[in-house]
Amino acid sequence: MSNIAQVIVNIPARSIDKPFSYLIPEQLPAIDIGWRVLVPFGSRKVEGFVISLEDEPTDGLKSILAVLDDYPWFNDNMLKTAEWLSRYYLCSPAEAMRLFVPGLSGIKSTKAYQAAHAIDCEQASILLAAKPAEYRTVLSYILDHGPVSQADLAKLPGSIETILKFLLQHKLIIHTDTVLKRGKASTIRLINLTVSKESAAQAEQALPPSKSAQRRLLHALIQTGELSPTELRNLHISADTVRKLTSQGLVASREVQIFRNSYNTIIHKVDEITLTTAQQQALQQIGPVLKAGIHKSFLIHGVTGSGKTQVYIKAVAEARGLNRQAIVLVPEIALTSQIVARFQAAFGQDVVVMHSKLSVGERHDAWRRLHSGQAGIVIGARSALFAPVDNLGVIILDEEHEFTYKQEDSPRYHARQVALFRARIAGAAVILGSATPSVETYHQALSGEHTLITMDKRVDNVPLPPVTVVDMREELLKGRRSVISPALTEMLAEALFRKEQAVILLNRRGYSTFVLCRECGHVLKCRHCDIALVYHTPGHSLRCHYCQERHTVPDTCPECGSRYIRYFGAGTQKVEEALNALFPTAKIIRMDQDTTTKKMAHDKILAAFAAGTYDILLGTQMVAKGHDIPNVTAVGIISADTALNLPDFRAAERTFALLTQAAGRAGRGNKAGRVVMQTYNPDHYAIVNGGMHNYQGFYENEIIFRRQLNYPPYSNLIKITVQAGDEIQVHRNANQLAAELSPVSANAATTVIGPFPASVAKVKDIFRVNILIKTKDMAEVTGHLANLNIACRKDVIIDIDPINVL
DNA sequence: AGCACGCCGACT
DNA sequence: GTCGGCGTGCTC
Repeated sequence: MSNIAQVIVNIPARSIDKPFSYLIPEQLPAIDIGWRVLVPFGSRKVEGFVISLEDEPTDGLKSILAVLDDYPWFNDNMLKTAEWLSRYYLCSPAEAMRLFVPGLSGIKSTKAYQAAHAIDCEQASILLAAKPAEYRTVLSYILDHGPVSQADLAKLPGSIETILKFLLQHKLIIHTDTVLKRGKASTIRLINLTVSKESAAQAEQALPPSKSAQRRLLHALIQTGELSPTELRNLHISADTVRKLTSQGLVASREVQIFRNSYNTIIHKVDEITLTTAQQQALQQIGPVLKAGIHKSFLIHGVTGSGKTQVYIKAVAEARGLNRQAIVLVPEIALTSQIVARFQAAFGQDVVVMHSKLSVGERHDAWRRLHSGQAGIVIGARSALFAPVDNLGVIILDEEHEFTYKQEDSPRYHARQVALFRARIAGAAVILGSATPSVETYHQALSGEHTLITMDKRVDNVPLPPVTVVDMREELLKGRRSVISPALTEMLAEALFRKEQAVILLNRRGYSTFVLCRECGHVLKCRHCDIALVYHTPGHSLRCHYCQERHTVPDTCPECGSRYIRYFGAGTQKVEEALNALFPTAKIIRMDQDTTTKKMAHDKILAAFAAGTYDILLGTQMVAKGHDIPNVTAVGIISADTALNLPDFRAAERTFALLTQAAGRAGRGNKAGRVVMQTYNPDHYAIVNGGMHNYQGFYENEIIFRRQLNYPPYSNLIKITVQAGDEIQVHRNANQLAAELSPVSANAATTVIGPFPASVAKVKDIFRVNILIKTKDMAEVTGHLANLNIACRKDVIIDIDPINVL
């Protein structure tokens, strides 16, 4: 019989990357693979995950202390996914497994201090005689009060840490460790009748009028059958009243688990929508795969407004009909409330929404609803991938090209990759959807890895809006220096005249993008980061967009002392000012990071705009996503090339996607839309094709460039970043690391580039140097990297399939 | 991550 | 001589 468990301890240290063996005590026979347990680890008690069982007897093993749940937390699919994740992304097994545990650790440990059992008071006074009085105060406090927490002791004078350490060392006190389970389920008591309604009515009659509360309670119970604590409160019935009737044997209560639900969106009624031919054709391909229960992936390339969401809903309905579960991923829950609302309208309580703003308790509830099968659909950002679904039928990635699908801290996974893996081992379908698929995904679809489904018409054949490209170089030659060109002004004026709405995109927040001394050319930079400061109008301050520090605007240039300091470049605040000057009566709302800091502020701004409270919505890329407002007929893009000039191989892809998404906001209802795009690079293929809604044209240009420079999809990338607080040190460390990588570059399929300073060489006083690996043999390189043991180094970040090479 | 063990400077 | 600084190294 297996009585030894291999346990991954949940400790966020990358150096602990192996399982530890523990004895399974006889009184805990249920322990099996996938269970969460409490184990002794060093001098502490920590949460652990059982990953396998063994029966080889080994000496010196500690025993598992307890189980944390009454069911296995991980199923086979989840364990395999975690194992793959840790191997592919070079993270520790604990890091990978923690993704599946909402709210980080499932346990909370509280330390308490109490007097040692065999305390010798005489010896104690001798020991403490030489010590300051505080030592004696602390000891007598502990003697008087029994077990006390450190928080309590902290109120006492003196440096408590040192005193406690001394007392522990001399065995005058001991400390205990109480481990509590977190995320307890919430329950409420429902009050009901224990007798028939008739006898209850008789009892009510029999009560004297003075006992009005009891009469009211009986009356209400006869009416409704069962009452919740909230309803009792509304009826002004106290717990005492309930107790009285309980003792008379008339009422009783039962405890039921409740689920916290902060996502109280108004659920709109479902209109039965007639599917378009394209939607039907898409479902004809997906349906049989779901029925057969085999893994297959689809790429739905559908123009903005082609009705992809309806296909997702029907596919999920199909999976649910087969009693299989669904995971629906959206790039950012705050920007995609419309799709969430549509799923809730279609599936009601079968949908669980997971997002980062959920509290630990809400997260647990969501988890339990899925795990217990009370809900079968989870919709959320990338973390929803790790939901406990038993019988996975389909995973949907809406807007699959979005970079938010890549997690930017360890484990640096890409949701698309994980989705494909999880679905493959579960025999489930994956549906990737986008109007502008990532170059990698589209390339895979063309080579047959995904089934390509094209939806190139908008629902009801609404035409895509015509795009006017304004060459800002020519504007400048004509002496027009305003950030808003005449073409854009004219379009806005017309839309406002017709009482239609406009969306304006400018991918830069703040007022001006840099501050320059016209005397010596000095650009004001952040003290802690190697980046230009941005001028913000509110508070008349300079802000660093990397470390958020505010600097005051200097009167004179810190380099040459000149007073000739000027602001250059335009941010959203400056455009807002310009729009106010051009259209004084128009109501303008700005949406960027500065105006959306509050919880759900996106939603509120978008809702107000959709309701017609504002005429113009101005903002950064968040205005280009998700919403579908019929009255928006004009879209203006202030500077189409903001992202184009970044030194990154995905700059063109990013630009094309943003332009296409933004342009797609116009004319989604029955009114024709228009787009004006201002640019300094009107001939660039990302902008030319963005203006023509021509994905194919863009792709054909881009793929040539990718092939020439051996970038993805023709290779896989690994970015290694070395960090240090000292500039010389960081280069020394990076060069040394590059030398260690020589066995990696020995393979002809692999090239190592760098070290070279990161595009922003210093952030928050930390210098960063990158090494880039391009390879056609990912497994070999990651194998080497694992052997070199650099993944656990604190000053090194390994990013597998990085989203940028900056 | 914690916590122990361990080897060198400033004090009663 | 002791206290205590935080540099390695281990945790079944």
